[in-house]
Amino acid sequence: MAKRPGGGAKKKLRRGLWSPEEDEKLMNHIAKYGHGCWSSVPKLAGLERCGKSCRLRWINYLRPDLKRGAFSQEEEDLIIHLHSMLGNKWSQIAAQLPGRTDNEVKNFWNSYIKKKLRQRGIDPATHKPLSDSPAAGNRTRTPALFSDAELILSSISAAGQHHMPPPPPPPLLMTAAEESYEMYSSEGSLSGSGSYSQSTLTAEFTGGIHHSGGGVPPVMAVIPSVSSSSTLSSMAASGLSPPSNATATTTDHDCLPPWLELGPTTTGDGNNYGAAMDELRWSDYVMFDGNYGIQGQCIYGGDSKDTPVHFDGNWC
DNA sequence: AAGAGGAACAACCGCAGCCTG
DNA sequence: CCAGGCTGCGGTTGTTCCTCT
Repeated sequence: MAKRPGGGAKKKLRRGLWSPEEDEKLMNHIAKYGHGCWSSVPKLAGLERCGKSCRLRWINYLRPDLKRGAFSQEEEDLIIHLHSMLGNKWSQIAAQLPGRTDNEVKNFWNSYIKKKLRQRGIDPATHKPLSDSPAAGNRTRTPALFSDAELILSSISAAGQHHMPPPPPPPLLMTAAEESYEMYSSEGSLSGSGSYSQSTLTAEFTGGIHHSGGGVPPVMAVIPSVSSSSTLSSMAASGLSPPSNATATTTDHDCLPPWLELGPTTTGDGNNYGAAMDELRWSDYVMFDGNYGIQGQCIYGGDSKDTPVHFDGNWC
């Protein structure tokens, strides 16, 4: 494929650190219009950056749902566990860590965990004792030790024994593609069998959820993967959750599915979410409780974290 | 107080894959 | 089927901050 050095821009594009003004421009633009096609974002937002740079800045830094701050011990353990299965699939690892980006996880691995594992005499590339890794010096890329299907099935079987305190609950991959969906059980154990189809990129899970917490049913959620910025687009494409009132017409934001049109959106009980549902990370904001109730959170305000929002069947 | 070195974080680069005309 | 555009991902580099001497 032909490369476009420097994006092939006629105009000199800015590089390096983002200024607060640039951040504000990008935030305002995305809040108003969504990102649509990243290549058009800098032009529309009045930024002298390439679309790629804008996308990265948004995903890694400006996204309102990012969890900033140090990694917890649970997150660290989960990263190590996932890395042992997935290798350097940072985006897939980050997808299991709500609020974390692949870049963040990657940096954390390279700057901290790698070192820590070496100190413990463990080869971070193979997760085996250093003495057992004769070719460790030659290894340049960490291989995935399990196939996607194996990972999914092993995750399903292992989830019930994982000692992650809720939240975050142990993730279970329900489909294996760049758009994965997860089933969470906040308490108790989960058992059953999974099937996986590489061709259709879906996995089926059959079995029971057994919770030991008394009469209260386990909180469950089927949620899209975290890291992908096209999660909702793919949901629309796969027909998972289109709004009942969505129109099929194309919009000016031609890369957005029609039902991601930003603007006043009202739920059944009158809550107006307004714009910017685009990058909603469902794992942070949506919890189904079996009664179609949702605990919602204002994604931009951040001041209504515990405000319950009831889902009445109309997709918002 | 100043400089060196290391750690942590942010951003860029280049490749691969998907999509569309 | 093919070429080109776009996006996503992983590796790498650059910058800033912190600690130590």
